[in-house]
Amino acid sequence: MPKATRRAIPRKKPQQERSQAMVATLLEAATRVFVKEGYAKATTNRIATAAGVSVGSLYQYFPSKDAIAVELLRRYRDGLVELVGARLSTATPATFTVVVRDLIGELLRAEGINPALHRVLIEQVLRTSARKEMLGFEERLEAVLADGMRAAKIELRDPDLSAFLLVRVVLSVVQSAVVDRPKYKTPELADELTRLVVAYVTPP
Amino acid sequence: MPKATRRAIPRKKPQQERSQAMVATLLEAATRVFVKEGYAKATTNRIATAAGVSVGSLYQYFPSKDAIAVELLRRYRDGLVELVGARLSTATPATFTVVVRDLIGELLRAEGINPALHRVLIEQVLRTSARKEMLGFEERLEAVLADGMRAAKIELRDPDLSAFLLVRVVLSVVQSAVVDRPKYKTPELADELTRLVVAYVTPP
Amino acid sequence: MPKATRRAIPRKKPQQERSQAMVATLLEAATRVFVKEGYAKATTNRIATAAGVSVGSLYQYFPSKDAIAVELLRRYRDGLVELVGARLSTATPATFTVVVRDLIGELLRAEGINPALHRVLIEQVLRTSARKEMLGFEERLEAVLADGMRAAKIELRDPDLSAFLLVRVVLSVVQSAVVDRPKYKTPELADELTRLVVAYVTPP
Amino acid sequence: MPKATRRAIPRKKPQQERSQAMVATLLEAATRVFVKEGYAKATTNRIATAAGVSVGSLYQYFPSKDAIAVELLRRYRDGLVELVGARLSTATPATFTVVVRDLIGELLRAEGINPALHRVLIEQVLRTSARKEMLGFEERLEAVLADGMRAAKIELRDPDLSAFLLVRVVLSVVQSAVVDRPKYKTPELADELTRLVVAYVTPP
DNA sequence: AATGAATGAGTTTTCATTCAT
DNA sequence: GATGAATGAAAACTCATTCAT
Repeated sequence: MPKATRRAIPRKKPQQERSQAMVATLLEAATRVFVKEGYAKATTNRIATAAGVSVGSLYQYFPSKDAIAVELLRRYRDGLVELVGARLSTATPATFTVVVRDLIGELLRAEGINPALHRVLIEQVLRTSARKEMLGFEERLEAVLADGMRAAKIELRDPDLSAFLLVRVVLSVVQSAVVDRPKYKTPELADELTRLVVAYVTPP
Repeated sequence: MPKATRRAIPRKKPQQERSQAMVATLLEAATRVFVKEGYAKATTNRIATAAGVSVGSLYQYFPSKDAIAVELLRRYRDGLVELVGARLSTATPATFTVVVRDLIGELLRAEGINPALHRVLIEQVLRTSARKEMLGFEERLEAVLADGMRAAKIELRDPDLSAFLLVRVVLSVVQSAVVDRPKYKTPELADELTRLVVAYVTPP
Repeated sequence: MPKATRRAIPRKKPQQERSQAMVATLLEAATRVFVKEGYAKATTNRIATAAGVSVGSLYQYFPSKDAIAVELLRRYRDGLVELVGARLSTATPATFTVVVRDLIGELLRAEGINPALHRVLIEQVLRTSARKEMLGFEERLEAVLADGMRAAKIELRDPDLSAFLLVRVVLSVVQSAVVDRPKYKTPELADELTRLVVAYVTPP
Repeated sequence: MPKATRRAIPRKKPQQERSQAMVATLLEAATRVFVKEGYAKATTNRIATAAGVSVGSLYQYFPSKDAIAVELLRRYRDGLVELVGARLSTATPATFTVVVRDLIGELLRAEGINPALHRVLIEQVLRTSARKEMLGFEERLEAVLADGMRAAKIELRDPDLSAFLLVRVVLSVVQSAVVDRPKYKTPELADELTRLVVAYVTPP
């Protein structure tokens, strides 16, 4: 693991069909290897092999192992913000509970996002060049959430603090549920988590 | 990551004063380095240097890099279970809220308990050695929590599921607060988190 | 051959006996490998092996292959300037010719310097971070030479230009003689080169 | 330096117009890159890019990186022998000095003749392929020079040794002047170098 | 028991060369 | 012919671990 700092941003914007496919293949393989081996034990050669390509090709698209992590995280982050934004934007006072429940259900089913991957990577990337870029992520999520709650006429004494809390609460539970404990059935867990959220935001 | 790791359990139980001090020094240094660099980028030399000793000395007390992580995790786990158990065991229906608030406050101020560090380590260590040892940890915490709630006459439809939820909820918020966002003042955050917990466990 | 620029200056000032020996061993091995294989074909592993040590040790003392070349060149340069300075400082009008002859003889016998090595390295290092440091070398040689000629009461219309010329002339002939053509007997070549120099600096 | 080199002689004699142009373009680009980066750091991709073509095209005309160096060296060698031979063949005892001065001037201004480049390449190429081909080069130059001096009725005690000396002397000064020190004006340098040569070959 | 130089297997990374398009 | 993505052998470099002092 060389010491010298290297680029952690993608080497080039893939624009051709083939490139897109290559990047996708590599990211999928990297996801598998990162989740299976952990970041430290995942080697570029292993990732390339898992993707069925040569290391050289990997380096054609990513300048370093960290760059792969950064890209993966970027996609995760964007997917999550988009999903949460889309669902909450439809919330009204009347539908808030059901919207939250559906959103949580979707998150637990890991549709479009991969909490396991996220958990492996976040610590690495947080110490990386891409730190700053990533930093805005939770804020964006909180903003999206605060918007949704406002639209649903949820009244809170400190909406920002509550958004901060809720983002963590939901993500961590989703993460734990998906990664560590497949023992809890999704619907029950979604119900219970929804209950927790609703109890918090709707004073008795 | 050169050379495969061998033993991941401490080479010996240090009993002498000096040994104890050495181990403590090394663990503190390791904590700093792991948090600052991430597990993958933390080298044994860097840890030794941070502790002000030679690598050789490090290996006198820990048979491998992973063993350091394991020991750190072990202490974290034991400390946390003990703290939570001690506090909750005093809870009565009348004091539950205040006990929870105090516990959360303590966690937020805790020194030996560094969720950020342990999040990093768990990813690495859970995949290798010590997996088994660590595995029961969350269950123990949940059990301790469930006991506490039962003592406080908290009624829940699925106490286990609720314990699972609450453990995650509290730890993740504590972690985020400590690591990412020192912007929220501890007391306010503790209050709000307590409110969330209480709202969930005490139906209106 | 990695692209990223790395340090080309020695990683640390060797001060211990052992370190000194290690550095010396490595530089000698590097000299052999560079001369035998050429710069491009000389690998750090080959150099380490030739030195009878591990690659790791090589990198303990030199941060990169280029750094070895730079150090080698630095030593060559210093040795040469010192030798030329020492010899010429003794020159008087009466002894100039014999001093020059002796100096040339010494250079041809490669005592303390290694023109073959120099030839391999100069082109590489000239394109390196150490460029600037190395740049003063010829100037220093020229200055030393100009001093010597002045002491010997040599009269020239443009002493700087002549020093420039003479430095190149002598070094290139020495280099070619040592490296390419061991066919010319040293004494005859020294005589002839001396004749060339003397004919140039002492107008008829 | 990945992958061993194979052929080092041109894949084919380019006879079409287009091919000729392509070869010329590539050699010019290679010259620039070799001079700027050094042989070891010059990659085939960089050369191709500098030539404004793809790597594939490069390999259409040269079977290997070394083959480019060889071809460059071949052209250098042939051009130099031809130039020196042509100029010196016209020398008579009366015109020798002026012919030498003109030749030196031409070398200093020469474009296709780039001693700096060839110094880089010779180190690499002389150790690998083409060694044999290149070996006769200096001898040919020396022979051409000896012929010229004979025609000019220059009397020397060891004409071969003198030719050896003079070839090195002139080429090294030309090289240094072109590469390292653009500070010396061409005419003055040519004059002074001529003076050196003439002083040597024409005893007082 | 402490030290830190030495080791070398294991990584990351490069780049000459090929070949499908 | 031209292209440039893909290849993978080989290079550079790192770092967990050992062991002589």
